[in-house]
Amino acid sequence: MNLNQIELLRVLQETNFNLSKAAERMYVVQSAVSRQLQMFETELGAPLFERNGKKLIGLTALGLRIMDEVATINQAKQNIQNIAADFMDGDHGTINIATTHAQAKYFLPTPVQRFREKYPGVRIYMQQSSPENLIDQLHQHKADLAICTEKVQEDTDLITKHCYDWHHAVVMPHGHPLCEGELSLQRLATFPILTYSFGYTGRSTIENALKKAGLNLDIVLSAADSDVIKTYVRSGLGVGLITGMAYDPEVDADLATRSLKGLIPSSSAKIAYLKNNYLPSYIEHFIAELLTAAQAIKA
Amino acid sequence: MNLNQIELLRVLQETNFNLSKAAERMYVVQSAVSRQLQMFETELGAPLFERNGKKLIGLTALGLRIMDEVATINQAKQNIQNIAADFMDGDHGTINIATTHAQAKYFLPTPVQRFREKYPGVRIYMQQSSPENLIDQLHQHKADLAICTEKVQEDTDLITKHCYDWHHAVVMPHGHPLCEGELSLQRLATFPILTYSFGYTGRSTIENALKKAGLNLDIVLSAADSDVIKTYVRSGLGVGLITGMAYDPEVDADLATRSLKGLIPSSSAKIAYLKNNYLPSYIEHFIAELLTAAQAIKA
DNA sequence: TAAGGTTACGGCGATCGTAACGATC
DNA sequence: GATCGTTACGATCGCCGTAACCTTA
Repeated sequence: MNLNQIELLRVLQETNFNLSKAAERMYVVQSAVSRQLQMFETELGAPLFERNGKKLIGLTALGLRIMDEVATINQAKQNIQNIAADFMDGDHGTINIATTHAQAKYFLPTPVQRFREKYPGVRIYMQQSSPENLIDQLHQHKADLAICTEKVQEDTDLITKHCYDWHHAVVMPHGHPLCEGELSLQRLATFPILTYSFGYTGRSTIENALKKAGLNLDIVLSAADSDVIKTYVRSGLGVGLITGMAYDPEVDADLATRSLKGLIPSSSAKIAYLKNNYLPSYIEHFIAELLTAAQAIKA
Repeated sequence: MNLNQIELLRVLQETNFNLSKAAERMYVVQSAVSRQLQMFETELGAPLFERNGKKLIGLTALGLRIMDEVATINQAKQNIQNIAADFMDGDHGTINIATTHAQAKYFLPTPVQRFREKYPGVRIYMQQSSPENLIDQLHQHKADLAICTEKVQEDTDLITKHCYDWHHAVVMPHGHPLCEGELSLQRLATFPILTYSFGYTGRSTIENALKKAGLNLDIVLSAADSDVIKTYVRSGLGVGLITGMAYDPEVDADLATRSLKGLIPSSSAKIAYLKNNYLPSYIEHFIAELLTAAQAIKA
C-alpha cells in the first residue's frame, strides 16, 4: 500500500471509475494506474471495484467501506503539507472563498481590505457560485471557506460559524406608491416583484413568509444578483426585494428603500469550512476578520 | 511523502526518537531511516525533530502539529487492512482484550464461551493489566477492547459502553460475628479488612463511601485479585471486601458472604475501544455477546 | 472502430545494504 | 570505546512508459 494508490482511489471516484481519465489526472499513462489498482486489490486480497468485463462500473461493498478511510488519509496528507507550508511561511499563500454575488459585493470588501493590510502576501480567490454549490466547493477542495446565506444542511463534516443576521428590503423608484403609507406583505403583493432566483440569498425565506400569510407574489423577474434586480427596478419593471445591505445610499440614491424587518424573518449568513481540513493561520485570521466585520453590521 | 515515512514518524515517537531502534523495528538498516527522515524533512521544508547535534531529542512545534495527522493516517491505513482482512474472512482473526483479573475470571467466561461457539476460528487473547493501564493498552494498539471497572476518564478518542452495575460484598468464614446481625459500614470498620489494591476493581468506590461516613478501614492486606483476598480470608486474616460476583457459591462454600448493596455505591463495568479504530465484524459480535451477558447479570 | 482495460518488456530512478566516517557521552 | 547519526557507493527492486493486444459498445 502506498500513498499514490490511495490517491488513485480518490481520483477514480472523481472520474466515475474511469482508469484512463484517472491516469490523465495523475500525469501517468493508463497502464500504470491499471497495474497499481491491480496490485492494491491483490494486496488486500479482494476487489474494490465492481466490474463489467474489464470496465469499472462502481465500488464493491468492500470498496465502499474503504473509501472513508481513503478520504481520511488524503485529507491528513493534505493537512501535513498545508501545516508545513504554513509553518514555513505563514504570511504567504492563498485563500479560496466560495460565496455568492451579494456577499462578495456587499459584505466582503471591508474585511478583505483589512485582511490585505495585514497579509499582503496572501492571494485571495473568490469563486462566485450558487448557494447550493457552495458546500460542494468545500467538499471538492475547490474552496477553503464558504460564506452562505441559505441554510446549511446539517453536515457532520462541516464547521459552521454564525456570521451576521440580515433583513430583506424593498427597493423602488422615488415617488413609487410604496414609498408612502403602510408597509405590509399584503400591500407588497399588489405590486409586480423582482427578486432572487430560487435557492439564492434568502429567496426561500421570502417564500416561507408569504406562504404563511397565504399570499402569492407576482414575481416578474428573478435573478441571482442584486445589481441586476436594481437595474430592472430602475427601468420600472416593479419593486425589488433584495438584501438590505445591497442598497447603497450613494450609488442607489435614485432608488428608495424600506426595510422588511418584521415582515420577513431575518436570514443569517454563515461561514462554513471542512471539519478535518487544516486551515493555515492566515485563514484563521481572515475568519476572525469576517467575524469582526459581522459585528460591525449588527451594531 | 510516502506511507513508510509516515510510519517512521510513528515508530520514532515510540522509540523516544531513536533512529537505530526505529530502524530495527522497521526491519531496515539505520542509514535507511536516517535518509528517509532527511528526505521527508527536506520535502516539507522544515525540521520535524529537535536535535542536539545529530541526536534527535524531541519534536519541533511543526513536528508536534503534524503528529496528529500522522496518527490519523496510520490508523486509517490499519483500518483499511483490517476491513479487507475482515471482508476476506470474517470468521477468522484475533481479539485482544485488556481487562482485570476479576472480569477475566468472573464475567468473561460465559460470553467468551458463547462467542467461541459461533466463531471457533477467532483466537482470543486476554491481557490482564492494572485498570489504569487498560486504556493505554488501547492507545498502544496492544488491545482492541478494554473492560474497565474503575471510571474511564473522559477521552474523546474513546467509545465506552456501559456494561453492567455491580456491588461489593463482604466475605468471611462461617461463624464469623459479621455473619449475623446488623451490617453497616460502622460495624464493618471494626474488623480487619482485606480488599483490592489502589486503583483496582472499585477500590476507590470503597474509599469514597468510607470517607463520606467519616470512617477509616483497617486494611490489613490489599491485592489485585479476588482469589488472593479470599485465600487470606480463609486463613483468618480478616474479612474480605470483594466484588459480589467473585463469590462462587460452590467453590467458596466454606465462606459466607453478604452483599454491601446500599452501603457502598454500585460500580459500573464498561467496555471501551478506540473511536477511530475499525473493529472486525466478529469483534462487534463479541461486544454484543458481552452486553447480553451483562443483561443476564442485571436480571 | 473507438474507448476502456490488460499484459509484456525495457529503462530509469528510488531505496536499500554495506561500509567508512563524525560526533557525543 | 560505545552509542548514535551521517555520507558515499554499488546493487536491487519498484514503477513508469512504450507498445501490442483484448473486449465491448
